[in-house]
Amino acid sequence: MEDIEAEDRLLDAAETLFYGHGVQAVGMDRIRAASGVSLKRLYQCFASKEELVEAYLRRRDRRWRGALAAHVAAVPSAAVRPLAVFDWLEAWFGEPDFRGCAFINAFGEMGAGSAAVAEAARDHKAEVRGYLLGLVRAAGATDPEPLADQLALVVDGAITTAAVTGAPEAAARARDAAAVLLAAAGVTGVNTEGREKTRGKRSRATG
Amino acid sequence: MEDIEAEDRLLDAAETLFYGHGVQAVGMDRIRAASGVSLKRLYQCFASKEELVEAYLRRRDRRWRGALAAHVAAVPSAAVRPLAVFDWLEAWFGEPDFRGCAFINAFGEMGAGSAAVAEAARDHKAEVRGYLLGLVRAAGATDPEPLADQLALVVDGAITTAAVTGAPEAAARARDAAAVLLAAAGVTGVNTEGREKTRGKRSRATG
DNA sequence: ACATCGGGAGAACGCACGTTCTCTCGATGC
DNA sequence: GCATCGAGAGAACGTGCGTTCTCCCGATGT
Repeated sequence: MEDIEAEDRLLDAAETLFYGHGVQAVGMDRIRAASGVSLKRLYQCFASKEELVEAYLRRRDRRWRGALAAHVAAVPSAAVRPLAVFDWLEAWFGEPDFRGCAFINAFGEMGAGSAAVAEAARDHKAEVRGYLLGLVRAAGATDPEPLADQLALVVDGAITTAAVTGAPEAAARARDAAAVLLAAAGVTGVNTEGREKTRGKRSRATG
Repeated sequence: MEDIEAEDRLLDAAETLFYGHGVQAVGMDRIRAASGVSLKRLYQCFASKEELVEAYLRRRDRRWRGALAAHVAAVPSAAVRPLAVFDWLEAWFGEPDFRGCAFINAFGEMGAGSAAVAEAARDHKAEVRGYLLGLVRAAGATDPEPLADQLALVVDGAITTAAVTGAPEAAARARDAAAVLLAAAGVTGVNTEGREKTRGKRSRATG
């Protein structure tokens, strides 16, 4: 049963270090030092670095989507819920250790070399798109499938732009774009200016 | 004068290898082997790997934007020229060695560790946004600045989505979104359906 | 013909990686 | 009290990195 505590500590260290410095730039010994777990036990929990990387990405996917969904679910109106996604993004972008999308970063670093990483990134994107699809469907969009695709594009664009430029305001630009796309898809009850509707108490994002 | 030929050969090899496999995954010896330039000369041309990486990114920025601009300039109507960007993207996404945005990939891999790489990525994004701004301004958009931001987001989203999913159709979804955003910004002469207007002879993208 | 120089090939160096192995020590069973 | 076991600490191993150094050869000037 201590095994699962060791696993948690390892994944915590892996997430901080891999996300903060890149996968290839962080060695197994650094994860041992940060987690306090012996190297022997590390290799008992995860047979190789690639296995640890995959576990890190899978857990991060669950936590990231969970935090996003928790924030969005707190918005009462289904019509504005899709826009609340971008408020959560803005809070995330403002966190000091924000460094872009963990999945895009890992994929860019090793996509060609690691099938497990490529699949984790693909799965994450598919899950996010599915989540957005549910939101726009509940918001009453006509033809929700292409709208979900469009919002997913805008979300990814906002994340990468915010990462490279270091400017969290990319979220606001993305929100504006999303409002236009939603209105064009027949989602009513959303006026482009009425941002304060989804502002206010903002649960802390999980990075 | 052979020096500039050696430099070109080195940058060609660097671009193929760094873009295809990631920066950290490619060693200097592999670039020497692929370029046919001796290691001594390599270090005469570029004093360190970081210098070579930066030169690779700077040259790629010029070539990438040049190829995009050449394709877009061939479109007669200023109003549809912004949409032609996405046709060029679609052709690029379909190339067999497409692996996403070189700048986002390099930034995700080393952004925290290399100021030169981070700056090259930031500069590239700024240049692209400036180019889009010129396009939407010429297309007659009201308030072109935020529209340029929005289109830049959509472009980045399309690139990363196409890279991770491997589906070039992300460009078509992005084009649809861009058409909606352009129409909302008062650019006339663009109907969302009329895609064939910018299709047709399509100059080969440069990767 | 011969000294001089530049450049190519690749060995060498110091380091860090992922992974495995060894040694030691403290807890447990009888 | 003593044998047994599991686990922690970290040394060891093989490899590959970025970078520098050595050696050798062919071209050139006189």
